[in-house]
Amino acid sequence: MATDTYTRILDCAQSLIVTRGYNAFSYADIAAEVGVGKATIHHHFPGKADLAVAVIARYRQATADGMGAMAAQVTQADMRLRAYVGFWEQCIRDNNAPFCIAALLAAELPSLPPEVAEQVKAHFDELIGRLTMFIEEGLRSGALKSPDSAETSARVLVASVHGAMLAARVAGGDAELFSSITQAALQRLNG
Amino acid sequence: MATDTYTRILDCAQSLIVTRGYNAFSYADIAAEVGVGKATIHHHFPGKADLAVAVIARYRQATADGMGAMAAQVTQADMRLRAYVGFWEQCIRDNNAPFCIAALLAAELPSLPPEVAEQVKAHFDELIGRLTMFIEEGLRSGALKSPDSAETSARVLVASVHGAMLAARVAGGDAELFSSITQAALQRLNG
DNA sequence: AGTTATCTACCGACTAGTTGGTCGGGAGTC
DNA sequence: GACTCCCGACCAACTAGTCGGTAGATAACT
Repeated sequence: MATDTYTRILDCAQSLIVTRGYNAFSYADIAAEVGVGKATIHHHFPGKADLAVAVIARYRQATADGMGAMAAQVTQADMRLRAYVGFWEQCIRDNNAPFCIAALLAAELPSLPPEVAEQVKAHFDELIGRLTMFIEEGLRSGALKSPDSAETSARVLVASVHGAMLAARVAGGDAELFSSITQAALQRLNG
Repeated sequence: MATDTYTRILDCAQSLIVTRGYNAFSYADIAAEVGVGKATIHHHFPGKADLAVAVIARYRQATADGMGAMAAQVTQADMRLRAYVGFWEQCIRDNNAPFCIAALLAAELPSLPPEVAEQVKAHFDELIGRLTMFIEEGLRSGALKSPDSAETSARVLVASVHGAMLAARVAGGDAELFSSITQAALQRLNG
């Protein structure tokens, strides 16, 4: 189903979105980097919106898988949150994919094709949903404390992570800065 | 010095950047909305980067003026932070300019012309600097509490505000959501 | 006062290059 | 023969930016 070329186009598109967002990458960029004709990209993804949707859909799946695997390994709620934040800290440190594509696309939201915007919203909902579950469990077991609801706490954490990503990007990819901001957000839940 | 047309071009460019970012607006868009020829825009701002730099430079000045006036009126540190956050809450509620252009451009940073990127960084530095001063004063007077340094506290607050902007945008301009996230960030400093 | 020179604001028409997207066809595989 | 994968060549629309030129105001010189 997923050809090598298909996957490489997807990979390339994702890394271009991470650095430039939706509006500033082109089929020509991908064609040049992957080493295929522009028409090939259109063969796999009829339109630019289709390509972006495929990227985010795969990203959502990867997030679901990754979070599931992590939750299976890590059972304590506070450690789960720490793992989520730590994942991004590592991404920034490795300069690998130092930005959540959903957060980037969220900023561009009003200029996005509707199908793409839907995917972005869906990712946000899923992410908040998952973290809310972790926090709820942590509040029940007493591992976490919060004056706010679990959902609000999840939203505050995600906002801190996304804001910290912006700060780190402005600071030239400063992983320490990201860490110092998000640590403070985590401590809020650790009593 | 500042002609009417000049200012209107600047206004239009700013509102386009707020909704679409740097890469997704064009001289044609501005020309159509302002009702001038494209060449007129080039007359006032030779290149697109010049236009963007002018927008952010004016934005930085407006921020400096606004924060200065606010600090003159509001003397308590916690109320100053509340005023900063409240300003953005109002912007989102009025659907006026519901996003900080510096935060938006920060996301696009790697694809920005160097001069524009410089302006974005400068705004971040200034903003963090101002809020750090407010918080330092609050910590000295005992109006605020924080286990972290004043600068880190400022960065956490800004990150929360920017992250909350993203969340509100994804939620279709939900000012209540922005408020609930940022309130939690403020309470962290109110002991 | 009248003419001339200079400057700013502006515009229509143009350019070279890029954008996303189409089309017909070739190569290989089942 | 049908299907997938891929490509070169092409397209209309759009991109930022340039060009020569016009209208009007201001100033300068006679």
